[in-house]
Amino acid sequence: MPEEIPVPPWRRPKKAPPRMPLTQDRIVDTALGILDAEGLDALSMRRLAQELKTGHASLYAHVGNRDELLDLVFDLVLTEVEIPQPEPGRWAEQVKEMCRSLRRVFLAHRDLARIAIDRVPLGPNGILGMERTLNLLRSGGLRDELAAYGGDLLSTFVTAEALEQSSRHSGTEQSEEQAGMFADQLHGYLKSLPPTQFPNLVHLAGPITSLDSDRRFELGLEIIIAGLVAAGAGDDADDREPGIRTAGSTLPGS
Amino acid sequence: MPEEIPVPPWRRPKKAPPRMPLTQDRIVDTALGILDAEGLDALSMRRLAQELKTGHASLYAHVGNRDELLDLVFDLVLTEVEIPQPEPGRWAEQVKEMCRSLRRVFLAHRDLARIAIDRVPLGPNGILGMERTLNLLRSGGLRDELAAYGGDLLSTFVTAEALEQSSRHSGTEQSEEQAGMFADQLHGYLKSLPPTQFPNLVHLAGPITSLDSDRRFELGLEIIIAGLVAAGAGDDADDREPGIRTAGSTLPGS
DNA sequence: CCATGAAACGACCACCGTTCTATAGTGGAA
DNA sequence: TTCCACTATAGAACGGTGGTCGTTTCATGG
Repeated sequence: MPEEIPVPPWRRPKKAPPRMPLTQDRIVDTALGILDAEGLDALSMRRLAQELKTGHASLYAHVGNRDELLDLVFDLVLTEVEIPQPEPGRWAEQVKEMCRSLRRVFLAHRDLARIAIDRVPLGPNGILGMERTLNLLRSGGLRDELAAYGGDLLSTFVTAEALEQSSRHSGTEQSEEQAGMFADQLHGYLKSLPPTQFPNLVHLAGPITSLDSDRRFELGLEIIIAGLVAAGAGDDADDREPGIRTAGSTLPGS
Repeated sequence: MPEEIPVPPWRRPKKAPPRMPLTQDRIVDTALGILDAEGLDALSMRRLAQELKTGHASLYAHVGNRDELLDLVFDLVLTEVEIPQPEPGRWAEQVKEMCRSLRRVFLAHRDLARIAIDRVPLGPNGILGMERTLNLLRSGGLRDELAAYGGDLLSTFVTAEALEQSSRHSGTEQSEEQAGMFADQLHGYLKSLPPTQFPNLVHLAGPITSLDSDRRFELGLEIIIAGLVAAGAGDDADDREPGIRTAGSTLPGS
């Protein structure tokens, strides 16, 4: 937060009015600051007004309501995600890069995933992001339907994964340590289950709990993109390549 | 599973007129009834206590806090999802069936997806579901890591998709009509964007808005499963175990 | 028949988002 | 320069929320 404590009263009347007018931008910026520092639950209209040194009722002249404020915060933050310009032949890796960038943004702003999870990004930056995402996917040769849905699926995946990661070490405490503790506890619990009743959980206790967030993310990314490629290549109508269908997945249409 | 899907919460408390003691089961049942009838936001401790004809403070003798109550409600509802026993060669279709069943459960209980999205299902029914899901995935020959993460990915996908669908027609109003209205509005908006700046959005306005929830779901399912197959087939894998243990089929009692 | 201990309750606490209304402060017109 | 209209502001109030605490109720065991 910018500190403006040393007030120069001699310059007051002319240049900078000590009364910094309440602005939507200022409100949204400050809201993002509180979000980063204290989390979503702390981001109340009252707390926000206090930060802006005003009354909480004044905010409603600029933002409508809290939900709309969160819309604005979300859209503001979407500025930070980098979407590469398509390069032929590299689209899959570029999609991954975009998803990684989106994930970085999610992890950089506390509780942002909680805000995003039930929100359709229709703000200006969200729309722009969608446009560029679709551009990337279509450059990969995906059918229209697959490109349209693929963008949704990928962003949902990134959001959900970020939500999971951030909710794991949910408290205000250190992240890594707490996540490790939780994984260890869970591992012990799974191992302690009756093996006759839960053979798979006991057997997979290791893989289930040892996957750190980064590995989970890369794995999921790989799965979804491979699925997009396979679906785009093998699906009905205008198949451009002979089916990639692997054994056991003789999918009987719909 | 006992058929009590149309939960009549209003009659429940009257079952035993003289004095029905407050019980965790009764609380959770009633909570589920309120959830179905009025949604998550209406499910406050006070509203719940009122339904049970008691004071809200009394609930805390049985459930700890609201979040724990939601854990219990979630786990209770998990009873309803059907997970098939593995049949050789049909695993992919069976995984789909399981996901569809899970989705049906989500859509049958208002706002359940909102409860599930940031919750790890570690209750007894959740654990059981994980076990049987892993059983199914491993029967498909997936590597341990892929099976372990695939279960997570699939359940996250189902939850997120249900959340999206239920949040689209969010209000208390009719579902289909409102969803259609929204799609039409969005379609018009996308079509009205400047084509030079948003060529892909304009071009894909149709596919983006015409995908109904069922199609979205089936498409996503297909993508993820194809991705799992592709990732499992393409990666170097030596750990393919011949033995497939099925819990419950040969259980020697407990 | 009474004592006891757990269950239930009512009063509180510290908040929340939102609306209403009175006012303070400003830009522009006279 | 004066004054007016207008709007941004903020205080009070409303109807909620989850959670805690000290007290009361009451069925049951002695």
